Amino acid sequence: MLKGHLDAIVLAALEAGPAHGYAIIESIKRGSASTFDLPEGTVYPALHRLEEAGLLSSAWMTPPGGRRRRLYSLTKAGSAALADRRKAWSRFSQAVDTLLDEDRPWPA
Amino acid sequence: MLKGHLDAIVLAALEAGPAHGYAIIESIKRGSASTFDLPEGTVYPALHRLEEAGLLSSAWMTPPGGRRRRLYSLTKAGSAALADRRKAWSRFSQAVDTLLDEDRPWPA
DNA sequence: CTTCCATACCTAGCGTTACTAGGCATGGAA
DNA sequence: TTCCATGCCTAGTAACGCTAGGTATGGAAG
Repeated sequence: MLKGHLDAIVLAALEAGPAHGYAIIESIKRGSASTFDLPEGTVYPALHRLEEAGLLSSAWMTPPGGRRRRLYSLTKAGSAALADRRKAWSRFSQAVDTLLDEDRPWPA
Repeated sequence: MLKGHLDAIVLAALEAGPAHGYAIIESIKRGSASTFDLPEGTVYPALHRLEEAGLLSSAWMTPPGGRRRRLYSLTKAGSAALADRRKAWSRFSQAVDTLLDEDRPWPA
C-alpha cells in the first residue's frame, strides 16, 4: 500500500528525465531497496491519471531493434506538483513520527 | 488523508492509557500540531474496526456529573499490532524519504 | 524449432479507507 | 433560553491501489 504517496514517487522518478512505465517500476523497486515492488496494475493507471491531470506528457517511441514504449515526461505543472507533494510528505511524515514516538507518550 | 496509518496513530494514542473517542481526536490534534484534525466520521468507525479486530476493548463509563463515554483500551493484540505498525511505518517512511530525496536522483 | 522468460503495455472489477453530511443528546455558559 | 462544546453514531461516497486477467515481442534455452 502506497497510501496516497504513489503520485509523488512517480513524479520524482521522472525528475531525472523521461522514462517508460516498465522502467519506472524497476526504478522504484531499486530506489526503495525492494520495499516498493509495485504491480503494473498500480503504476499504469497512475501514469494515466497523472497525464490526464496534466502533470505528465507521453509519447510513443520505438528504439531501433526494440519494442514500442510510451515515454513519460514531467510537465511544468508536474514539477510544481512534485514540489508540493514533497512539502506535504515532509509535513505528514513528521507528524506521524511525532505521534508514533514511543518515548514521548502524549499528554491526556 | 491519513493514508492507511490511522490505525497506528489511534493505537499509539491509547498506549499511555485508556481514553474515549472525543479525547483521542483532541489528543491527535494536539500531538500533531493540528496537522491531523480528524473528523469524527473518520475516528469513530476506526475505533469500531479496531475493536472488531480485537486490538481494542471498550467499556461505557459515566463520570460523576458527566455524560456517558466509551472508554477504549489497548488489548495485548493491540500492543503487538502497534509494534508491527511502528516497524511498518519506519520502513515505509524511510523508503519514501529516499525516493523523494532531490539530491540523489535515481539511476536510470 | 519451440518453448519459456523478461520485457512492455493495458483494463475491469474489487476491497479498504477516510471522508462528507447528516442525526441524537446533555451540560454549562451567555 | 439559547447556544456552544462535548460526546456518540451511521449511511453513503469517492478515491486509491490491488488482483487477475489479457495482448504481444525479443532473445535465450532446450
